[in-house]
Amino acid sequence: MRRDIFHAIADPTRRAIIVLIALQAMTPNALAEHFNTSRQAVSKHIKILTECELVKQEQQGREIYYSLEIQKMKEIDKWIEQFRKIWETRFNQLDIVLSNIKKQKK
Amino acid sequence: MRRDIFHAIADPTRRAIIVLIALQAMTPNALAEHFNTSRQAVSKHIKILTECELVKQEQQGREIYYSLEIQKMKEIDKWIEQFRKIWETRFNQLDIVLSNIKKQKK
DNA sequence: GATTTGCGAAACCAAAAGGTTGCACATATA
DNA sequence: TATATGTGCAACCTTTTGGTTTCGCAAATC
Repeated sequence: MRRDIFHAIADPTRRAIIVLIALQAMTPNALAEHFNTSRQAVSKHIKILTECELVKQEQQGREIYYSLEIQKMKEIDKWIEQFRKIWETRFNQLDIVLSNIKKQKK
Repeated sequence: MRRDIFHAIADPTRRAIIVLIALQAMTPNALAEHFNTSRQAVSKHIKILTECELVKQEQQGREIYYSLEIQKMKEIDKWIEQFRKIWETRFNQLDIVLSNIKKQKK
């Protein structure tokens, strides 16, 4: 079983769950209402997110409120960082090219 | 078949391919040497990346050089953006709290 | 012209994914 | 106490995934 954050965000339902609980803690039942699936299916997704340490839970009576461990999302950002460096560099190079064209026109 | 960029980066081998061809164009054979799989398996991954418009190819004789369509990576960055806003806001709020503590000490 | 090399596509396979239903258990409510 | 509600877990099923082997074709090399 691959259980990393990239696997976690691969599924569209899980991405939607992540977005929802990023704003406020929610119960599995409340989450399930947003999708065309059963509560159990949502529970399975939450289990995967938990295994990736992407969610924290708070029990209130018989209800369990899940919310996003937002710090964990930085891991994706960290991976993207290497590409951001590349596209920013290329943009700057384009900038230099355009600047040179401008100079030649003068 | 789900064929979006999040699905593309879910697999660790595909992520490694993406990193490799981000720096320089490579042939399937050259890529396969980096992994413990066959060239055909790499070809399958490239096919998926192509369907996600993540790679461009350039034929040179009988060899095909694949390279990363780096602009496409921005789509992930765009999705992360909403979370970046949250964690930056929370950091600023912490900043305010710390600032207030400092003031009270004075 | 014959052979080697690089490639994609197809057929096949075991494992994983993502869903369902049914259940057990704890907590709230009548 | 009896019933309703919220939850996780297990069993099950179909589809997808990621790999393999085999093949055909085009380009390079002999």
